[in-house]
Amino acid sequence: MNADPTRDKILRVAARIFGKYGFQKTTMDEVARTAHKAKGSVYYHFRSKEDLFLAVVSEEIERLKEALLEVSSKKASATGMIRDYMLTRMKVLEGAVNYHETLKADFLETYEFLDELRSGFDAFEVGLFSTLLQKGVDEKTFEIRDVKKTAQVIIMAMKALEIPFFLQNKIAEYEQTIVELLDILIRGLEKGVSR
Amino acid sequence: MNADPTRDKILRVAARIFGKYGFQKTTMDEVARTAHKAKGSVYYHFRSKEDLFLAVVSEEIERLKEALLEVSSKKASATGMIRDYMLTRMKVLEGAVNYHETLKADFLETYEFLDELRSGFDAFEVGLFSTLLQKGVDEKTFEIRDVKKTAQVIIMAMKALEIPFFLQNKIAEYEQTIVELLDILIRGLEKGVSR
DNA sequence: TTTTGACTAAAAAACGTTTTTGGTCAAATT
DNA sequence: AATTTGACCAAAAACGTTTTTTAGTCAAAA
Repeated sequence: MNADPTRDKILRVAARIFGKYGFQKTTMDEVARTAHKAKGSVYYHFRSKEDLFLAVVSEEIERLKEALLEVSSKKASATGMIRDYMLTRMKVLEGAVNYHETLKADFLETYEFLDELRSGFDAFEVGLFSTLLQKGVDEKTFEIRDVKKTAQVIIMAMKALEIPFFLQNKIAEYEQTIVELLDILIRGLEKGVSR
Repeated sequence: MNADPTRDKILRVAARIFGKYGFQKTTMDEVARTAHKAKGSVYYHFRSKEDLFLAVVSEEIERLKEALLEVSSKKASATGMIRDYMLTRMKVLEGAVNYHETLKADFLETYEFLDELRSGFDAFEVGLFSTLLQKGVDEKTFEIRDVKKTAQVIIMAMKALEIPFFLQNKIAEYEQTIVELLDILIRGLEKGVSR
């Protein structure tokens, strides 16, 4: 179904160059040249530079989705799965250099052509994370009034933490923080008699 | 001790202009002109543009410190005080427009002349927040292994949340999130039998 | 001790010119 | 028919130069 060597080559080359120079500083000429294709070919497969970048980021997000789905399909306690979910999220995101670019873009200028992609991924994540939380509720380890809302809050917080994490390259500094924060959050979700 | 009308006027005017245009786009000429002083006067009281900006931000941070100290001096339960602390933090920070500028600066370029101020405030906050957490431990409502570490983690998370909050003007969106997140965090700190 | 404003060197803005870039298309190739 | 090519174009970015603005100084005045 999806085996176009030219298209694939362009996509791979574009991912590398976009990842290195960012959206703005990458030129379609360089992509074409590096892929050993004529520029017209690039435009035959992708309508515009934005479209090409979108395809590149889509692939990265697809990879992230797959990794998260895999974590979620494993048989483990809800607590362990949530911890695993966040660590996987962090690790895969670290390698998703073009996704970082969208973060940065969202920050400095706004590339609205990415909005749809971003909000789609957001919805996916809230949905998936909700099932993890619900699992905890079903297992009677968590006590959560509004599962979806809670998922939204935690995902939003994680997204906020991504910013210093990846954009300012404070990875080492923040990794530890996120792990510790996660411990407190998980305890906060757990059932207890204290309240 | 501190009642120099010229200096005060310059500082007030500078705070307004820096707040409106940011550090880079503010000119010392405009500050002097708006304060109805000669430029030499500005330089008599402040050694440089950086020094003037530092003084402006210092004042804002001082105000924030005072507000947080006041919250911490009230007699209330640790849980209530922490909630109050964060809400106060958010409200005062919202009005500290020049502090936002340092956030932005830290992000886009680095104004290292602000580093000392920032890290000083960080240390202050971790210290103060630690006493609130310790209060909870003493009251036997919290169960915390390493109080200082926990304070550092939570403060760092709050600082990360500031970024989308103030820099991208997503205030309405994030306010609710922070309040809900805080609820989970507080529950996570509370003593319970579940674990 | 404090304030002033003319002064300077350096940085930034403005401007016109050249080069590069995103995107097109008719012709060639598969 | 589907794909690939590279010359081509208008618009944008980069470049180099001139002009203006800016941070900071200092001798004189208050």
